[in-house]
This record gives sequence, structure tokens and C-alpha cells, in this order.
Amino acid sequence: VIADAIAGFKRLQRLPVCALTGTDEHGLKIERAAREAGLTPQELADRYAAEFQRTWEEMELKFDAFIRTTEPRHTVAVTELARRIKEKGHIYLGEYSGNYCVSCEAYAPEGEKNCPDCGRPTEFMKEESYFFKLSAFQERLLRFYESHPDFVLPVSRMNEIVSFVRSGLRDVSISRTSFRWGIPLPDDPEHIFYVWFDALTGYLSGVGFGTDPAAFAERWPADVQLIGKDILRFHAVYWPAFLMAAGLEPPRHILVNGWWTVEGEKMSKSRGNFITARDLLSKFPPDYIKYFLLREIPIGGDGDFSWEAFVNRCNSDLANDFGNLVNRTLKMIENYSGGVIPEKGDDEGGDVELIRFSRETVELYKEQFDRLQINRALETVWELVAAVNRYLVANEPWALARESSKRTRLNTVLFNTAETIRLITVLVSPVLRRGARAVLEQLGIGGEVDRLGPEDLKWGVLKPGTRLGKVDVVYPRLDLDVVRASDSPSEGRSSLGEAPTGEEKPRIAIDDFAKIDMRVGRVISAERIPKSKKLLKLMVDIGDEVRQVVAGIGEAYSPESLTGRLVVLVANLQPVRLMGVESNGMIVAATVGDRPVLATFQEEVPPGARLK
RNA sequence: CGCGGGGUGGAGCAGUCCGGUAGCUCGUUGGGCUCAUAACCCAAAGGUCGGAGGUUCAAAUCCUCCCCCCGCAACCA
Repeated sequence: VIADAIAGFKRLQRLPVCALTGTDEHGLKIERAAREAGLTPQELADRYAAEFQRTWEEMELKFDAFIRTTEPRHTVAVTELARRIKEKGHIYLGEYSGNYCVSCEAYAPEGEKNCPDCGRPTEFMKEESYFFKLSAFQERLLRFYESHPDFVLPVSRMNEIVSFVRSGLRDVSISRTSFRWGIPLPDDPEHIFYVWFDALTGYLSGVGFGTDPAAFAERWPADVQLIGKDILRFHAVYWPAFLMAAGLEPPRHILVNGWWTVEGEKMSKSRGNFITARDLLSKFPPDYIKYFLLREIPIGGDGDFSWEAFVNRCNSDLANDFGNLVNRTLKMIENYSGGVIPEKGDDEGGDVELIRFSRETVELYKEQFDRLQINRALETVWELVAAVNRYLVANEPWALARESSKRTRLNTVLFNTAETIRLITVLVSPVLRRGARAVLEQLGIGGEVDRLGPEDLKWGVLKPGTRLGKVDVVYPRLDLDVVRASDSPSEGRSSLGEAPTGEEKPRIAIDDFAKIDMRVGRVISAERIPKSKKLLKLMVDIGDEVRQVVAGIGEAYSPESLTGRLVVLVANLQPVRLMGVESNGMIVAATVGDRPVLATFQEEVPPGARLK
């Protein structure tokens, strides 16, 4: 949405624009998801790509280029980029080692003893891998940052990156042999390019690198690449280093955006509170959604989506201020001027003031948009909207209409109002495509938003005598109660959170189950482990002995509520130290949302009894 | 002492670097207008600026200590 708004703003000024987006379709996750869905990876990727494209279309986002990493031209680009880097001697064959989860076939992040996906213990593994000599680029990167202090925006993110690079860089692995779904290295096809190397190159392949040198020369380097804060390091460190190594220019800016929360909470599957673009599109026209997203938070920060805030913002700004202004004005032109834009007379003080303010608004808007302060730019436009509403009240055209001697004055006021509305509409057209189209049509000047240009950003373009189109409400008000009633971000899911639709585990033999020693235990004592958020140290009586176990249930249960309680304990797990405390077993609990709920018995059971 | 962000009228925020009438949007209340989408315009009410101490003629702003909230990280055997 941000990229589209920026692109639209540049197009409005008739500047050359190439807005590129795409999908990253290689890697283990797709390979696995496809297998589970009974599809080939390509089929699955096709589905995703179609889904994304449809969403953009419905959102009325206009991209000039779209790259899928499974396209042949992308393979060409990746291969070529790697060739150039290798030619300069920045790639070497080494050994990658780390904690590997066999069942997921993936390495856990450094320091993780357990797989972040399935929670199973990982094994230390080594494999051959090609490495990129990132360590050799530390100084060059730091010099680059110094000479381009606004490379990463906002600056706080730039600082974060500088201090990260200062603390030292290690070479990064760029190939894997543990999966096949990807682009093989040309010189050693056993190796597949690791997803980051592959995906980042999409910025190049999408504009013709290796396939269309003329287009590439024209379009690279990118002026701005938009990312979320979770992938900052790849874009601000690895990416410019890859490019430098290949003798290419880094992008001019990396614009880092924050995350959205919903009603103050993180969006997550387990909370069942995530809202997709499609959820919103099924309820609201794209203008409302885009306006809220762009107006509500400054780029770079985190934002919170709440239905109340959404409805308030849209009603207040789109329906009440702007939409209603358009409607009241055009209705007056219909009633007092026969539905035709009138010829204006001489301007008075208030008129001159309005025109001056309009021009200032255009300048300020451009300035703020250029600084990527889109929320500010919109705010600026709405100050003009308010000024026009005030202008109407000050001049009371409805009163002028009652006296035939005030005819000329009335025409002047109506013209000035209509013209300022036209200007406002042009200003918001990069964001509010649908509304802009509607307003321009109602003004009788055609709704071709894509044809707008810099000449439309001047005051005084509207031609007297223009016949209005059909006047209708542009932005209907939303009703919070209705929205709430149909609000179902978690529609189809239990209010307790998503049921474990998750991965089916493979069938096992009874013997496998018999390996697990589960017993009834009674909690004798429970206390919090210092400095930990959810760990409790429990002493559990399991009949013949008292076990010390550590359980991650401290957020859902207080220590006091646990003493005396019957629990189910897995007694033959390997001991482990958690936050320095030894644990000799595991308390069995269901996971509901992200809360544990302890398993227990309705009838009295003696501690030590075995479960099977 | 893990890293970071934050606590300002009912809600969400700005102001804090560079001390000096506490501002914005929404909401509330009263009024105006009647062209308009219960919309628009005007006005008012409403704040111990998390707490305590200190510096200063003067502190939301500077210093010290404390409390609380939210992310991330470490842990959910």
C-alpha cells in the first residue's frame, strides 16, 4: 500500500516510475507445505502468486512489474549475480554447522537447542556449503553507511544496523544441500542457493538484470526498497554487500516499516486474531482500508488496528469531512446552478485566502510526500478540506441563493468550492483511487485517474459550463455496531483459538508409545524461577519419589494454585537445565491459544499410578 | 541490573534534545446553520504531564531514586 501510494504520487508528477513487487517461492518451507498439500511446489507457488495478485487488484494497487522467483529470468539473474561475485573471489566452499532438526530438515537459529517449528530437539550437524565473504565487507559497508546516512530510514534503524556491523560480521552461507526446491549453483548443482540469496536477487531480476540490460540500466539502482522491520538485516547488510561484491550499486534507500497489532495485541495464529487484506476487502472498499493504513501511523512505526479506530477515522475523515463536503457542494450546484459549474465573479478576501491556502497545501503536500511522510501529507490535505467547509459556512451559499441580487456572489462561492474540491481530489488520487474516480466523474470531468498530471495540481483548472455527472454519496458512513457484528477476524475458528489443525504427526507403533513413562503426580510445592517469565519450579510426588520439574506454565497458573494438585508427568525424559534449574520430567498440558491447560483427573488417583 | 520502547484531560498521540502561557485528533456538553452522509461551523468543560526528591526566579522538559505497562531476547522437556 505504501509502495503504491509513493508510485502513484510520482506518476501524478509524470516522473518515470517502476513499482516492483513479487513473491519468493523457493525453499524448504514451500517444498514441505506442497508435499503436505499433495501438490508440486510449483503448483503451490502458483496458487499463492495468484492469490497475491488478486488481492492487489482488489485493493486497486498498481504495480509496473511483478517477479516470481520461479521464473526463468530470475534463475538467469541469480546465476549471473553469483557468477560475478565468485569471479571477484568472494565465494568459497566451506562447511556449515549448526543445530539441525531432522524431522523439519532445517537448522534452528543459533543457540536454539530445540527446533523453533516443531519443538523437537535438534542435532549438531555439518554440511558443505558455499559462503559469501561478508566479513571482508565490514569496512566498505561502514564507509557506505557513513556517506549515506539516510540509506536506512528511519534513522533509528540505521543506527541499529551500524552498530550491528561494527560488532563484527561473519561470512554467510549462501547454499544448502538439504533441500532441492530452488536454483542450483551452476558449478555445483548439488547445492541450491539459500533462500535469502535467491529472494533478494528478485529486486534485480524484476527489472531485467541479466535478461534486459537496457531496462536494467534505466531502472537500477532502486530509489527505495520497502521492507518490514523483521528483515532489516538482510536488506541493510547482506544485500548491499552482495551488490558491492558484484560491482553493482546498492539501492538508494531502505524504508523500514513496523508491524501492526490488532486491538493492542500481536497478530498470531494461536490468538486467532489476524486480519488479512481479504478480510477487510470483503467488508470495505479499498479506499477506506488504504486511507486508514496510510493515515493512522507514520511510516517506520508500529501501528494498531482496532475496529473502533478504523470506523472513527473513516467516518470522520472520509465520510464527514471530505465525502460530505463533495456531496453538499454538488447538491448546491445542482439546486442553485442547474447542475452546471457556474462562471465566477470577482474574488473577495475570503476567496483569495482560500485560493492561496490551496496552493500552499499543494506545496506542503508534495514536500511531505517526498519525505515519505504520507500520514502528514494526508493530514495537510485534510486541513484544506476543513478550510473549505469553513469557507462554505462563512459564505452561506444557501442564503445567497435566496436573494437573486446575490447571484454573482453565489456563483463565485460555488465555483471556488468546486475547484478546490477538484484539487483536493487530485491530491488524494494516488491513495484514494476509487473515490477520486467517483468525485471527478460527479464533477463532470471524467474519472480517468491515470491521466492526471502536474497540470491538474494547479488551482483554477475547472471549466465553467461543465455539466455535473450523477451526484451520489462517495463515502458512506460506517456503523461501528454493524462492523463489529460482522467482525470476524477469527471467523470459522473457535473463540478459544485455533484448534490444532496443525501438522498431523506420523503414525507410531504401540511400542513407541510404551517408551513413554507417564505417571500421576501430586504437586507438593511450586515456586517461580527468578527472572523468568513463565517458568515454575515444581516438586512433584510420583509415588516412589519426589521429582523436581520445571514447567512453563507460570503465566497461566500461580504457584499457590498448584500445590496439592494432581498432574500428569512424563517421568522418563532426559533431564535438562532451564534457567539454571534442573528439570526431571514434563507436566502434560493442552495448548489452547498460547496458554497451557493442565491435564488432570476427575476422580481421585494415587500419585505414582501409571498412564497408558 | 539482558536489550529496547513507553507512562501527558475519557481514548489515541504531539511537546521532552535547546527549561518560561500544556497542544492536536476523536469523544463529551452547549450553541449556530439547514446546502449536506444525525453531516458542517462556533464555543466550553475536562490534565496533580506515573511517583518522590533535587537543581532553578521558573521543570512535562535537566539530575537522582522508585513504581507500572508493552515489545524483543532468555527460558515453555
